[in-house]
Amino acid sequence: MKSKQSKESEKESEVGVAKAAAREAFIPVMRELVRAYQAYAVYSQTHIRELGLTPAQFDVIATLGNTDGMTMGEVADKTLVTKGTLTGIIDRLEQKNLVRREVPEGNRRCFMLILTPEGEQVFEEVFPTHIAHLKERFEQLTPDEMQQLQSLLKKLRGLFE
Amino acid sequence: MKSKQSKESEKESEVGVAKAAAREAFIPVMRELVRAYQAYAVYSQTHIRELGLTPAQFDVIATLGNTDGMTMGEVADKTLVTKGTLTGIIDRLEQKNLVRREVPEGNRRCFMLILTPEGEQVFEEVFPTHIAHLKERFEQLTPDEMQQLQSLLKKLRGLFE
DNA sequence: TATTGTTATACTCTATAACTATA
DNA sequence: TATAGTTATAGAGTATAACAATA
Repeated sequence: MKSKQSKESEKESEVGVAKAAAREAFIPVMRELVRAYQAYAVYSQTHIRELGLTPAQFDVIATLGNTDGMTMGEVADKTLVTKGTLTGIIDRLEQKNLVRREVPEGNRRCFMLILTPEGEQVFEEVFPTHIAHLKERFEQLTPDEMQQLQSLLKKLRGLFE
Repeated sequence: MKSKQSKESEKESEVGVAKAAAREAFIPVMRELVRAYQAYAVYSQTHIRELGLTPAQFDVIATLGNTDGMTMGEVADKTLVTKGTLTGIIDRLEQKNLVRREVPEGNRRCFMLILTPEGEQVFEEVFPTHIAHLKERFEQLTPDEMQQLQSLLKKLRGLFE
Protein backbone atom coordinates (compact mmCIF):
# COMPACT_ATOMS: atom_id res chain seq x y z
CA MET A 1 0.00 0.00 0.00
CA LYS A 2 2.57 2.41 1.17
CA SER A 3 6.21 1.44 1.09
CA LYS A 4 5.68 0.54 -2.52
CA GLN A 5 8.30 2.31 -4.43
CA SER A 6 7.95 5.62 -2.61
CA LYS A 7 4.74 7.54 -2.12
CA GLU A 8 4.85 10.60 0.00
CA SER A 9 2.69 13.05 -1.78
CA GLU A 10 -0.94 13.90 -1.75
CA LYS A 11 -3.60 12.59 -3.98
CA GLU A 12 -5.33 15.24 -5.98
CA SER A 13 -7.28 13.83 -8.81
CA GLU A 14 -9.95 11.60 -7.31
CA VAL A 15 -10.74 14.70 -5.36
CA GLY A 16 -11.47 16.36 -8.63
CA VAL A 17 -9.74 19.68 -8.79
CA ALA A 18 -9.83 21.68 -11.96
CA LYS A 19 -10.02 25.33 -12.71
CA ALA A 20 -13.46 25.14 -14.18
CA ALA A 21 -14.93 23.63 -11.09
CA ALA A 22 -12.54 24.77 -8.43
CA ARG A 23 -14.82 27.58 -7.43
CA GLU A 24 -17.39 25.23 -6.01
CA ALA A 25 -17.58 25.60 -2.30
CA PHE A 26 -17.79 21.91 -1.58
CA ILE A 27 -14.55 20.96 -3.28
CA PRO A 28 -12.33 21.49 -0.25
CA VAL A 29 -14.54 19.27 1.90
CA MET A 30 -14.60 16.55 -0.69
CA ARG A 31 -10.87 16.82 -1.03
CA GLU A 32 -10.34 16.43 2.67
CA LEU A 33 -12.74 13.52 2.84
CA VAL A 34 -10.72 11.67 0.24
CA ARG A 35 -7.37 12.57 1.69
CA ALA A 36 -8.32 11.75 5.23
CA TYR A 37 -9.76 8.43 4.22
CA GLN A 38 -6.77 7.59 2.12
CA ALA A 39 -4.35 8.47 4.85
CA TYR A 40 -6.36 6.26 7.18
CA ALA A 41 -6.63 3.45 4.64
CA VAL A 42 -2.94 3.43 3.85
CA TYR A 43 -2.11 3.33 7.52
CA SER A 44 -4.64 0.62 8.24
CA GLN A 45 -4.05 -1.55 5.21
CA THR A 46 -0.30 -1.48 5.52
CA HIS A 47 -0.65 -2.92 8.98
CA ILE A 48 -3.18 -5.52 7.84
CA ARG A 49 -0.88 -6.71 5.08
CA GLU A 50 1.97 -6.96 7.54
CA LEU A 51 -0.27 -9.31 9.47
CA GLY A 52 -0.55 -11.51 6.40
CA LEU A 53 -4.08 -10.68 5.23
CA THR A 54 -5.55 -8.66 2.42
CA PRO A 55 -8.03 -5.97 3.38
CA ALA A 56 -10.88 -8.02 1.95
CA GLN A 57 -9.84 -11.08 3.93
CA PHE A 58 -9.50 -9.04 7.08
CA ASP A 59 -12.98 -7.70 6.47
CA VAL A 60 -14.43 -11.16 6.34
CA ILE A 61 -12.66 -12.30 9.48
CA ALA A 62 -13.71 -9.16 11.32
CA THR A 63 -17.27 -9.74 10.17
CA LEU A 64 -17.33 -13.37 11.25
CA GLY A 65 -15.61 -12.79 14.57
CA ASN A 66 -17.86 -13.07 17.60
CA THR A 67 -20.70 -14.57 15.60
CA ASP A 68 -22.00 -18.09 15.24
CA GLY A 69 -21.41 -17.91 11.53
CA MET A 70 -23.14 -16.22 8.65
CA THR A 71 -24.16 -17.23 5.15
CA MET A 72 -22.29 -16.14 2.05
CA GLY A 73 -25.07 -13.73 1.27
CA GLU A 74 -24.98 -12.13 4.68
CA VAL A 75 -21.22 -11.66 4.58
CA ALA A 76 -21.43 -10.32 1.05
CA ASP A 77 -23.93 -7.72 2.20
CA LYS A 78 -21.90 -6.66 5.20
CA THR A 79 -18.67 -6.34 3.31
CA LEU A 80 -20.11 -4.68 0.20
CA VAL A 81 -18.84 -7.39 -2.08
CA THR A 82 -20.77 -9.40 -4.64
CA LYS A 83 -21.46 -13.08 -4.09
CA GLY A 84 -19.20 -13.98 -6.97
CA THR A 85 -16.28 -12.03 -5.56
CA LEU A 86 -16.88 -13.42 -2.10
CA THR A 87 -16.60 -16.96 -3.40
CA GLY A 88 -12.99 -16.26 -4.32
CA ILE A 89 -12.20 -14.53 -1.06
CA ILE A 90 -13.64 -17.41 0.96
CA ASP A 91 -11.77 -19.93 -1.20
CA ARG A 92 -8.52 -18.22 -0.26
CA LEU A 93 -9.44 -18.06 3.39
CA GLU A 94 -10.27 -21.77 3.31
CA GLN A 95 -6.87 -22.48 1.79
CA LYS A 96 -5.33 -20.59 4.67
CA ASN A 97 -7.50 -22.65 6.96
CA LEU A 98 -9.05 -19.62 8.62
CA VAL A 99 -12.66 -20.10 7.57
CA ARG A 100 -14.77 -23.12 6.69
CA ARG A 101 -18.07 -23.64 4.90
CA GLU A 102 -20.62 -25.72 6.73
CA VAL A 103 -23.92 -26.87 5.29
CA PRO A 104 -26.63 -26.02 7.79
CA GLU A 105 -29.43 -28.48 8.47
CA GLY A 106 -32.67 -27.52 6.89
CA ASN A 107 -31.33 -25.52 3.97
CA ARG A 108 -28.87 -27.28 1.79
CA ARG A 109 -28.57 -24.54 -0.72
CA CYS A 110 -26.55 -22.19 1.48
CA PHE A 111 -23.44 -22.35 3.61
CA MET A 112 -22.64 -21.12 7.03
CA LEU A 113 -19.24 -19.48 7.04
CA ILE A 114 -17.50 -20.13 10.31
CA LEU A 115 -14.09 -19.21 11.62
CA THR A 116 -11.87 -22.21 12.21
CA PRO A 117 -9.93 -22.34 15.48
CA GLU A 118 -7.02 -20.80 13.59
CA GLY A 119 -9.40 -18.16 12.29
CA GLU A 120 -10.62 -17.45 15.79
CA GLN A 121 -7.08 -17.11 16.92
CA VAL A 122 -6.29 -14.65 14.16
CA PHE A 123 -9.39 -12.74 15.09
CA GLU A 124 -8.50 -12.67 18.73
CA GLU A 125 -4.88 -11.77 18.28
CA VAL A 126 -4.72 -9.78 15.10
CA PHE A 127 -7.83 -7.81 15.61
CA PRO A 128 -7.02 -6.18 18.95
CA THR A 129 -3.51 -5.54 17.72
CA HIS A 130 -4.91 -3.73 14.79
CA ILE A 131 -7.35 -1.73 16.88
CA ALA A 132 -4.52 -0.68 19.15
CA HIS A 133 -2.54 0.37 16.12
CA LEU A 134 -5.39 2.59 14.97
CA LYS A 135 -6.11 3.88 18.41
CA GLU A 136 -2.69 5.46 18.63
CA ARG A 137 -3.72 7.93 15.99
CA PHE A 138 -7.40 8.44 16.50
CA GLU A 139 -7.00 9.14 20.15
CA GLN A 140 -5.17 12.30 19.41
CA LEU A 141 -8.53 13.80 18.65
CA THR A 142 -10.32 15.25 21.64
CA PRO A 143 -13.59 13.61 22.69
CA ASP A 144 -15.33 16.68 21.44
CA GLU A 145 -13.73 16.55 18.06
CA MET A 146 -14.57 12.88 17.75
CA GLN A 147 -18.15 13.59 18.56
CA GLN A 148 -18.43 16.41 16.06
CA LEU A 149 -16.62 14.58 13.33
CA GLN A 150 -18.76 11.53 13.82
CA SER A 151 -22.00 13.37 13.49
CA LEU A 152 -20.88 15.42 10.51
CA LEU A 153 -19.70 12.31 8.71
CA LYS A 154 -22.94 10.62 9.52
CA LYS A 155 -24.87 13.44 7.99
CA LEU A 156 -22.66 13.43 4.93
CA ARG A 157 -23.11 9.72 4.47
CA GLY A 158 -26.83 10.19 4.67
CA LEU A 159 -26.68 12.51 1.70
CA PHE A 160 -25.22 9.77 -0.48
CA GLU A 161 -27.58 6.99 0.44
CA MET B 1 -19.65 -0.43 -8.07
CA LYS B 2 -23.20 -0.42 -6.98
CA SER B 3 -25.81 -2.07 -9.12
CA LYS B 4 -23.73 -5.19 -8.97
CA GLN B 5 -26.05 -7.89 -7.91
CA SER B 6 -27.66 -5.90 -5.15
CA LYS B 7 -25.91 -4.08 -2.32
CA GLU B 8 -27.97 -2.02 -0.02
CA SER B 9 -26.47 -2.64 3.32
CA GLU B 10 -23.74 -1.12 5.36
CA LYS B 11 -20.18 -2.15 5.51
CA GLU B 12 -19.05 -3.18 8.93
CA SER B 13 -15.84 -5.06 8.89
CA GLU B 14 -13.21 -2.73 7.48
CA VAL B 15 -14.40 -0.49 10.21
CA GLY B 16 -13.34 -3.14 12.61
CA VAL B 17 -16.07 -3.77 15.11
CA ALA B 18 -15.69 -6.53 17.65
CA LYS B 19 -16.71 -6.96 21.21
CA ALA B 20 -13.19 -6.96 22.51
CA ALA B 21 -12.44 -3.60 21.03
CA ALA B 22 -15.86 -2.10 20.74
CA ARG B 23 -15.41 -0.13 23.90
CA GLU B 24 -12.80 2.08 22.35
CA ALA B 25 -14.09 5.58 22.03
CA PHE B 26 -12.69 6.14 18.57
CA ILE B 27 -14.46 3.24 16.90
CA PRO B 28 -17.62 5.14 16.02
CA VAL B 29 -15.62 7.90 14.35
CA MET B 30 -13.59 5.45 12.38
CA ARG B 31 -16.72 3.65 11.39
CA GLU B 32 -18.32 6.82 10.13
CA LEU B 33 -15.19 7.81 8.28
CA VAL B 34 -15.24 4.55 6.37
CA ARG B 35 -18.96 4.58 5.74
CA ALA B 36 -19.07 8.17 4.64
CA TYR B 37 -16.17 7.68 2.30
CA GLN B 38 -17.63 4.52 0.89
CA ALA B 39 -20.99 6.10 0.31
CA TYR B 40 -19.23 8.94 -1.46
CA ALA B 41 -16.99 6.60 -3.44
CA VAL B 42 -19.85 4.42 -4.61
CA TYR B 43 -21.78 7.45 -5.70
CA SER B 44 -18.81 9.00 -7.43
CA GLN B 45 -17.40 5.90 -9.05
CA THR B 46 -20.71 4.70 -10.35
CA HIS B 47 -21.04 7.95 -12.22
CA ILE B 48 -17.47 7.79 -13.49
CA ARG B 49 -17.98 4.30 -14.86
CA GLU B 50 -21.14 5.42 -16.57
CA LEU B 51 -18.98 7.98 -18.31
CA GLY B 52 -16.79 5.17 -19.62
CA LEU B 53 -13.75 5.52 -17.39
CA THR B 54 -12.34 3.62 -14.47
CA PRO B 55 -11.63 5.61 -11.32
CA ALA B 56 -7.90 5.30 -11.91
CA GLN B 57 -8.24 6.55 -15.46
CA PHE B 58 -10.42 9.43 -14.36
CA ASP B 59 -7.80 10.30 -11.79
CA VAL B 60 -5.12 10.57 -14.40
CA ILE B 61 -7.24 12.70 -16.70
CA ALA B 62 -8.24 14.98 -13.86
CA THR B 63 -4.60 15.29 -12.90
CA LEU B 64 -3.46 16.12 -16.41
CA GLY B 65 -6.28 18.51 -17.14
CA ASN B 66 -5.30 22.17 -17.25
CA THR B 67 -1.60 21.39 -17.22
CA ASP B 68 1.04 21.36 -19.90
CA GLY B 69 1.71 17.75 -19.16
CA MET B 70 3.51 15.89 -16.43
CA THR B 71 5.97 13.02 -16.26
CA MET B 72 5.03 9.48 -15.29
CA GLY B 73 6.68 10.03 -11.96
CA GLU B 74 4.75 13.19 -11.23
CA VAL B 75 1.43 11.63 -12.11
CA ALA B 76 2.28 8.53 -10.09
CA ASP B 77 2.96 10.73 -7.07
CA LYS B 78 -0.22 12.73 -7.45
CA THR B 79 -2.44 9.73 -7.91
CA LEU B 80 -0.82 7.56 -5.26
CA VAL B 81 -0.02 4.81 -7.71
CA THR B 82 3.31 3.13 -8.32
CA LYS B 83 5.21 3.70 -11.53
CA GLY B 84 4.66 0.11 -12.55
CA THR B 85 0.91 0.34 -12.10
CA LEU B 86 0.77 3.67 -13.87
CA THR B 87 2.42 2.18 -16.93
CA GLY B 88 -0.60 -0.06 -17.38
CA ILE B 89 -3.09 2.71 -16.75
CA ILE B 90 -1.41 4.99 -19.29
CA ASP B 91 -1.24 2.15 -21.79
CA ARG B 92 -5.00 1.79 -21.58
CA LEU B 93 -5.54 5.53 -21.86
CA GLU B 94 -3.31 5.59 -24.93
CA GLN B 95 -5.38 2.81 -26.46
CA LYS B 96 -8.44 4.95 -25.88
CA ASN B 97 -6.55 7.80 -27.47
CA LEU B 98 -7.04 10.09 -24.49
CA VAL B 99 -3.43 10.52 -23.45
CA ARG B 100 -0.12 10.39 -25.26
CA ARG B 101 3.51 10.03 -24.22
CA GLU B 102 5.89 12.61 -25.56
CA VAL B 103 9.64 12.55 -25.15
CA PRO B 104 10.72 15.97 -23.92
CA GLU B 105 13.84 17.57 -25.29
CA GLY B 106 16.70 17.52 -22.89
CA ASN B 107 15.75 14.40 -20.98
CA ARG B 108 15.16 11.34 -22.99
CA ARG B 109 14.66 9.06 -20.07
CA CYS B 110 11.26 10.36 -19.14
CA PHE B 111 7.95 11.06 -20.87
CA MET B 112 5.60 13.94 -20.73
CA LEU B 113 2.08 12.69 -20.43
CA ILE B 114 -0.26 14.95 -22.32
CA LEU B 115 -3.98 14.86 -22.96
CA THR B 116 -4.84 14.37 -26.60
CA PRO B 117 -7.56 16.60 -28.06
CA GLU B 118 -10.00 13.78 -27.29
CA GLY B 119 -8.60 13.68 -23.79
CA GLU B 120 -9.05 17.42 -23.41
CA GLN B 121 -12.59 17.06 -24.57
CA VAL B 122 -13.29 14.35 -22.05
CA PHE B 123 -11.77 16.53 -19.39
CA GLU B 124 -13.80 19.52 -20.36
CA GLU B 125 -17.08 17.69 -20.70
CA VAL B 126 -16.90 14.84 -18.29
CA PHE B 127 -15.25 16.66 -15.49
CA PRO B 128 -17.77 19.48 -14.95
CA THR B 129 -20.56 16.97 -15.36
CA HIS B 130 -19.09 14.93 -12.61
CA ILE B 131 -18.55 17.89 -10.34
CA ALA B 132 -22.16 18.89 -10.83
CA HIS B 133 -23.21 15.38 -9.97
CA LEU B 134 -21.29 15.55 -6.70
CA LYS B 135 -22.40 19.05 -5.94
CA GLU B 136 -26.01 17.94 -5.73
CA ARG B 137 -25.22 16.04 -2.59
CA PHE B 138 -22.46 18.00 -0.93
CA GLU B 139 -24.37 21.22 -1.14
CA GLN B 140 -26.93 19.92 1.25
CA LEU B 141 -24.41 20.63 3.96
CA THR B 142 -24.51 24.14 5.34
CA PRO B 143 -21.45 26.35 4.80
CA ASP B 144 -20.77 26.03 8.45
CA GLU B 145 -20.89 22.27 8.41
CA MET B 146 -18.60 22.17 5.42
CA GLN B 147 -16.13 24.36 7.16
CA GLN B 148 -16.15 22.31 10.33
CA LEU B 149 -15.99 19.02 8.55
CA GLN B 150 -13.14 20.18 6.43
CA SER B 151 -11.02 21.26 9.31
CA LEU B 152 -11.73 18.17 11.37
CA LEU B 153 -10.85 15.91 8.47
CA LYS B 154 -7.71 17.87 7.89
CA LYS B 155 -6.67 17.36 11.45
CA LEU B 156 -7.46 13.67 11.25
CA ARG B 157 -5.45 13.28 8.11
CA GLY B 158 -2.54 14.98 9.78
CA LEU B 159 -2.56 12.28 12.44
CA PHE B 160 -1.96 9.59 9.86
CA GLU B 161 0.85 11.25 7.95
C1' DT C 1 26.08 5.33 -9.74
C1' DA C 2 21.44 7.36 -9.65
C1' DT C 3 17.16 8.27 -12.04
C1' DT C 4 13.02 7.26 -15.05
C1' DG C 5 10.23 4.02 -16.81
C1' DT C 6 9.16 -0.69 -18.42
C1' DT C 7 8.64 -5.47 -17.87
C1' DA C 8 7.71 -9.81 -15.58
C1' DT C 9 5.35 -12.42 -12.21
C1' DA C 10 1.84 -13.59 -9.60
C1' DC C 11 -2.33 -12.21 -7.06
C1' DT C 12 -6.54 -10.14 -5.59
C1' DC C 13 -10.50 -8.00 -6.56
C1' DT C 14 -14.10 -6.33 -9.86
C1' DA C 15 -18.40 -6.70 -12.81
C1' DT C 16 -21.57 -9.38 -15.39
C1' DA C 17 -23.97 -13.11 -16.57
C1' DA C 18 -24.94 -17.85 -17.12
C1' DC C 19 -25.43 -21.98 -14.55
C1' DT C 20 -26.45 -25.64 -10.68
C1' DA C 21 -28.87 -27.22 -6.84
C1' DT C 22 -31.98 -26.64 -3.95
C1' DA C 23 -36.80 -24.80 -2.20
C1' DT D 1 -40.32 -19.88 -10.22
C1' DA D 2 -37.25 -17.97 -6.83
C1' DT D 3 -33.14 -18.35 -3.96
C1' DA D 4 -28.12 -19.28 -2.68
C1' DG D 5 -23.88 -19.95 -4.44
C1' DT D 6 -20.56 -21.15 -8.05
C1' DT D 7 -18.37 -20.70 -12.32
C1' DA D 8 -16.77 -18.46 -16.48
C1' DT D 9 -14.92 -14.53 -18.64
C1' DA D 10 -12.43 -10.69 -19.05
C1' DG D 11 -10.50 -6.79 -17.05
C1' DA D 12 -8.03 -3.65 -13.95
C1' DG D 13 -5.28 -2.58 -10.30
C1' DT D 14 -1.83 -4.29 -6.69
C1' DA D 15 3.09 -5.31 -4.98
C1' DT D 16 7.71 -6.48 -5.79
C1' DA D 17 11.66 -6.81 -8.05
C1' DA D 18 14.63 -7.10 -11.91
C1' DC D 19 15.87 -4.61 -15.98
C1' DA D 20 17.16 -1.02 -19.76
C1' DA D 21 18.23 3.41 -21.09
C1' DT D 22 19.77 7.73 -19.96
C1' DA D 23 22.17 11.17 -17.02
